[in-house]
Amino acid sequence: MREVVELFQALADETRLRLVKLLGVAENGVCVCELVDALRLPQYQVSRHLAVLKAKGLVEDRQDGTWVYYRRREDLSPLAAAVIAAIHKIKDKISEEDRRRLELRLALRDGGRCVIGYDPAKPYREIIPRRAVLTKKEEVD
Amino acid sequence: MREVVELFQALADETRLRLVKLLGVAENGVCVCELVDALRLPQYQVSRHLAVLKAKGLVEDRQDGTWVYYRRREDLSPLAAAVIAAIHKIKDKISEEDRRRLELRLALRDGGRCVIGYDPAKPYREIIPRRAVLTKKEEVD
DNA sequence: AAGCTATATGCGAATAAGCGCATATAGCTA
DNA sequence: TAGCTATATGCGCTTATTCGCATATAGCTT
Repeated sequence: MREVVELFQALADETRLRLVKLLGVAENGVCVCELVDALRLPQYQVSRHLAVLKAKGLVEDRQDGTWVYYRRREDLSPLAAAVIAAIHKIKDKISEEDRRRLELRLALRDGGRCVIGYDPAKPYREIIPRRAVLTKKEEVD
Repeated sequence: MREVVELFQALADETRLRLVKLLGVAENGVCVCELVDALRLPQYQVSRHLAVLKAKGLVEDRQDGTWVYYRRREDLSPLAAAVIAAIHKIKDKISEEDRRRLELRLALRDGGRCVIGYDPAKPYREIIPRRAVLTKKEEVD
């Protein structure tokens, strides 16, 4: 019963709902900085909410160097699986835009891996498809 | 999106989950005092949590004199309907006992209507099947 | 080793949620 | 009308949640 309460507590927050919906997009996991850009929220908020989802057993993380990829757990309880499936069915404007931004961001990956971070100065980064990576590299030169 | 958050907020509480599960038992509605005895919680708590469920659009109430019957709303959103259906599938000890007590209590109805209240002195009433009504009436004589 | 960057987290402030007690409200009954 | 009873609610207290800021941690790069 406590686990059920915790499931709904985990989902009773708009940011976490947006995260859950985004994590349904890429099966192999999404990097934290990619989520930051998709949600346009400060990094610490994204990290914190991901930690809550992880603590409640909804997501798991995988580390690759300094980058951390989060993805939905496969071994969810039947209840959690059913609820999350139902969540994915609902359409709303915010999620659509999150998803659009995430896809732009995922297109910037190199070899399937995240290669750019986030912009600590701004709350979010404007994603310029196909150029950001080049820009980033040119800056280094 | 806000409605989705509110749905999960409404369900992120053990007492309200127990209420939701109990309201799946009797389609025609359950009286507040019956719920008090089934949950063994003080009346004001049951009223308060029912008010939350009502405010979030999960239940509706119908008044019959001083008695108020709550039941699940039929016009739930697809998400809410799916989530509640999933909730009803899970089995746990507390809900089993709640349900058992509720059924004992419902058996004390007269003509399908609730005829006894709750015991304000104790947190809950011990339900003695088939006797409580008689006892109550004898007290009146 | 030093510096840079991606992520996580400690902490205080602000906000919200739940509880207990008492009491209000409203409909019944005598 | 007066009193009784079923339900709802105002209020203060306690506890939990969220946020923002700053900083810590850890892995990479040079």
